[in-house]
Formats: sequence, structure tokens, C-alpha cells
Amino acid sequence: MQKTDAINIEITINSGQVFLWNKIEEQWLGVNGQDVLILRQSPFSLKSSGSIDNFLRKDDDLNKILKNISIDKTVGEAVKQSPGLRLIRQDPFQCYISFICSSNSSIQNIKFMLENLCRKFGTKKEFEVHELHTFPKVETLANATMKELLDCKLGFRAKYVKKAAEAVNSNKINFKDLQKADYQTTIRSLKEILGIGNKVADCIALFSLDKMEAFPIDRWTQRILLKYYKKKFSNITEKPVTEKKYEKLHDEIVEYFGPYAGYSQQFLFKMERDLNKKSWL
DNA sequence: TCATCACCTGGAGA
DNA sequence: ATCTCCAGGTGAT
Repeated sequence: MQKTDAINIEITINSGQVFLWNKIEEQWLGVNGQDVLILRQSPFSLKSSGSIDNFLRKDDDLNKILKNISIDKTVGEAVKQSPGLRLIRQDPFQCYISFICSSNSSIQNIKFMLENLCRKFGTKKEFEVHELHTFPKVETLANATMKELLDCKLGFRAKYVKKAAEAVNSNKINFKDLQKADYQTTIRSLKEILGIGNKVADCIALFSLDKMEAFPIDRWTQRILLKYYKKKFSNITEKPVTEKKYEKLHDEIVEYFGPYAGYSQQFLFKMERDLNKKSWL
């Protein structure tokens, strides 16, 4: 009998939260900011090249959260299908840049772009027997030229990344403050950055800034709401979710799914993509 | 306020 | 081979 707070590494990494991970033999090797991490399922271990601040959110009371979000058959089934799926607490800057790059792009392409950024701007690091590049530092990316960013195949996202990095470098965006701020304040602040809309802001808030009421609404989430919750959220259609609708919808979602709505989203998202046999990392 | 459209890029399918 | 369409969106008009 598996304990409900047991983390399944494979499922967690392959759930669209993180991109800079590779499976090497029985271990998952990944980059989180300036740290290199190695995760192993059995026997369970987490090794880090640096000090890591609760990457796997051990402080979350999973029994409580899972009970809280299992409010209907759909979420209940999603939780059952992905036992051990957990939210990760990512390095905020890496998460911020990652999801700016995610716009109109596939998981494989996002990974490709981020790996290019690490190779060009990151620090080469040896850990255990492995060697890889860490994520670029804020200052480095802020001072990168457009040509360098375009060489990383970011395309139209290159200018977004540059400006976003500059905003952090100048302290216009301060992740420590945002971690302490409430959800609305955080979203509003992030959306001032070019290239960050509602969906990307929700991803950053959920995956790196401890906002569990964030519920990113993308094509998949929209499909899920339409498929399983059409009655509950009457204004959801197959058409793109407009700015005004997004905020209203989000309010209704939190009202229905509760304070851990972000966790429900993660389970639902994982279930529906697996159901459609979409590939992960 | 809302609908349309372009946008870099790589990969899949015609 | 070459083209078209799409991929976990956003911003400009």
C-alpha cells in the first residue's frame, strides 16, 4: 500500500512543470537555477550540487490537500491515475523565463530553447559523474544581445526574455516580494512584463511563487473544463478565453475547486494529456 | 470589449 | 520534395 505522500518522480517531472530534465539510467538529472539535481525513485534520493530550498514541497500536507481537492469524480479519477504527482517549487527566475518561452510552443521545443540558453549563458558544472550547464544568471541574460538570444532559437520570444531579465535585474520584479504577496498582486505584477499574459503568469505563480490558487488555463485546461465541467462553468466555450473571461473564470474555478485549485489543475492536466497520448520529456 | 492575425521554430502529416 | 498546420499564448490593430 503506497502512502499518499509518496512522491513519484517520473510522473512529477513529466507533468509539464519542468523542462530541463533528462533520464539517465535510473536517475533523473535536472537543472534548477544554479543547482544541478539528481533524483532517484528507488531507493529514493535527492542529491543537489547546492543548497536546495524544499524543491519537492515536503512541507505540503498531501493527505489534507488530496482530500480537499477530490471534490468530484473527475478530480478523484485524475488523482487515482497519477499517484505521487506533486507540485514542484522551482527556481523562480528559471520558471519565469521557461514559461515566457512556452508561449505557442511545444514541450519539446521549450526544452530545446532552454537547453540552448543554458549552453550559451549558463555555468558548466560537474556533479557526481555528470557535467551540465546551469541556468543563466539574471544579470547574464539581462546583458545578452538580441543576436545571442536569437541564436538560441527563441524567435519572437527573444525580446520578451531580454526585457523580462532586465526587469528582474533592475528589481522591478522581485521574486522574494512576490512569494510573500497575495495572488492578485503577484499576477498583476507579472503581467506588466511583455510576454506574460494570464496563463504564463499563473504558471509562474503556481510553480515557483507558492500560489496554489493559481490555475493556468491553456488549451488543455480549457478542453478539460469543456469536457467535464461544461455545466459548472457555463461561459466556457471552445473559443479562446479572452482577458476578461479569464479572470472571471478563474474566480469561479477557485470557488469550486478550492484553495488548492492549482493542485487539481496539475492532476487534471496530467490525466488529459496522457489520455491523448501526448509526449513528455 | 471583442475578434483577427502575425509571430520564430521544429516536427508531423498530406 | 514542398507545403501546410499545429504546438500548453501574447500583443498589436
